[in-house]
Amino acid sequence: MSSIDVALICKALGDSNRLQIVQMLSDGEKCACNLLEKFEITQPTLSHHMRILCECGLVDVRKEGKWSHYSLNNETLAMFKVFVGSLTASKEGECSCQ
Amino acid sequence: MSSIDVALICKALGDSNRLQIVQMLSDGEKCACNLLEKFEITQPTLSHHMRILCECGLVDVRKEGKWSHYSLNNETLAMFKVFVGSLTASKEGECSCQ
DNA sequence: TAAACATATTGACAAGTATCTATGTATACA
DNA sequence: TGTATACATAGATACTTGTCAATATGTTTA
Repeated sequence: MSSIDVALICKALGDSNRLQIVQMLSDGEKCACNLLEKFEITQPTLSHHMRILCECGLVDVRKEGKWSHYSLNNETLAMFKVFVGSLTASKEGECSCQ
Repeated sequence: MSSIDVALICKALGDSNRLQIVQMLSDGEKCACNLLEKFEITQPTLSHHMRILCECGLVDVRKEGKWSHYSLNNETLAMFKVFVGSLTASKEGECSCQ
């Protein structure tokens, strides 16, 4: 059980194409060709985005013959949810400026 | 109740300084001078980061005399949590590649 | 084996960004 | 009124990034 780099995950999700890819993968495993047809980007650009999503640990690849099947990594996603869930907008702790 | 731009929020959180700022604000409201002393950045750089955090809706400013007090915006944070919480790593929905 | 297909890598480039110094603005206080 | 303080803005710069065309790699099939 490895740790996660939250900033790296957020950076990966900070591109709207990649965010949409993650939303699509939330629906289930998809192969690159399925993803590609949903976006107006070239195949190398998609490959670049998938690499960034994989490198931050959010996405897994399952290679099967010619195809690469991508899916969300449950462990990373769970840890990311815990992090986001831990943030609170409490108004406590007034700063010491006077 | 305004909507949120998740990619914009993620992009804001994709910088490690800003991510740490948000974690500090999760502890409660802080003024800029309090934040500044925790980082090895100049005051204009902090101002730049706070602007980005405010523009994505994640952070609010409360101006009081000379001081700017920053805090997390509860509404944006809640919606962001809902979004992240909605992501799942289900293995369903095999793609149609054969 | 050769051609077709799916994906990755390389190299280039325009656009964006994190940072700084310098300066501006607004408030508080002597 | 003048000076100090807190923060914002402007401009410059080095670095990063999203994108593409071209090409490479690996797999399947005829």
